[in-house]
Amino acid sequence: MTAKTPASPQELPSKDRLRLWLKILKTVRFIEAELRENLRTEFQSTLPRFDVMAALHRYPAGLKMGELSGVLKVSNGNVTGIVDRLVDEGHVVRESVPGDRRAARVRLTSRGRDEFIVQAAAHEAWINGLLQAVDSAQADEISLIFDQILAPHFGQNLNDH
Amino acid sequence: MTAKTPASPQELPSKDRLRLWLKILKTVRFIEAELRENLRTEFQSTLPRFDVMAALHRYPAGLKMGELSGVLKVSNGNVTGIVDRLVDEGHVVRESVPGDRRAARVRLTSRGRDEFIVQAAAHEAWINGLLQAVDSAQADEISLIFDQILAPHFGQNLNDH
DNA sequence: GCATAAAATTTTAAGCTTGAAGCTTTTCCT
DNA sequence: AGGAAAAGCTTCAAGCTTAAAATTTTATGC
Repeated sequence: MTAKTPASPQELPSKDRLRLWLKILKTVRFIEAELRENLRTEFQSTLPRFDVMAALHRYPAGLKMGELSGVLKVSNGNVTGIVDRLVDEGHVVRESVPGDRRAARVRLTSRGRDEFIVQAAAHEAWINGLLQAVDSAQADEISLIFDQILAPHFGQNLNDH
Repeated sequence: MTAKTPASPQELPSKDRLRLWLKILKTVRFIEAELRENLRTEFQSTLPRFDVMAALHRYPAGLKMGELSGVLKVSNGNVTGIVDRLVDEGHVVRESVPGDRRAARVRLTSRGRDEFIVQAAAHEAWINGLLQAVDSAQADEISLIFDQILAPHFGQNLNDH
């Protein structure tokens, strides 16, 4: 078979970036698996439900379904299903929107808010433990680099979430 | 309500780590969405199928189902479904294992290998473009930090994937 | 040789996710 | 005023994912 030619200068960054991506994926999958397991065993809940509750906790007046879809960056159909289950659990309510019978506004119930506060504290502690090897300077550095990754695609509202 | 006390020194790293985690998630979700869209429109395929083909490409002699599950860090049931579809497409075959009728060994077909080589080149180019803002030094740095995140949980075989 | 434990994979139930279609309602334009 | 376009959400089909159960087969121990 053909001999390997020495890597040209522009070849290296491409392979580096691919290796970086695979490392990021491995790390994220590991952390998500830990969070999923903890949420399931300690709260009988799931990551997507936690994410929805987190988003609604940031907006006490609630969000419309389309807004929730936009904040979470998931499809409308997905949001419908997750909200259905949170409503079944009593953690969330759908309310009608005056003047627009198409729309629905989704809000945490007081029971949902109480539950989320407990889950959020645990979640933060889990993340703190899992990322214990990272100090604040490193966290800032990685965050800035990831901002640079996102910048060409997200314009001004980088910190929006 | 109670007044906010100034953040204690040990509070800061916890919030920093949580913010870092959210930033990592946002970045990964964005990149995965781009890759998914590209694979769907250009190759009529999906990320999980690509991942399976990538794993099998690294092991030309093939992998058993359980081994594939271990390499990809997903459940056995998930692997069964994805392999079913790759078999339907003709990119992968299941072969019997001499001496063990329970087991099956999964291998890329030559057509699968040819297809994967094309998809892999495109995938690397997409990653290279999406992570263009990251240079090799930064990639190495992030990778080392993520290794530190994984180290307590993975022991020696950090580079195995 | 036989009973039990373990292994390998598939199947199952439940949840999540996308992208598109469907339905209803509102807005826009003439 | 009325029709067309757009909006808001749900439903649908297909794929992915987990965790556990089920089934078949192999290994182990006596």
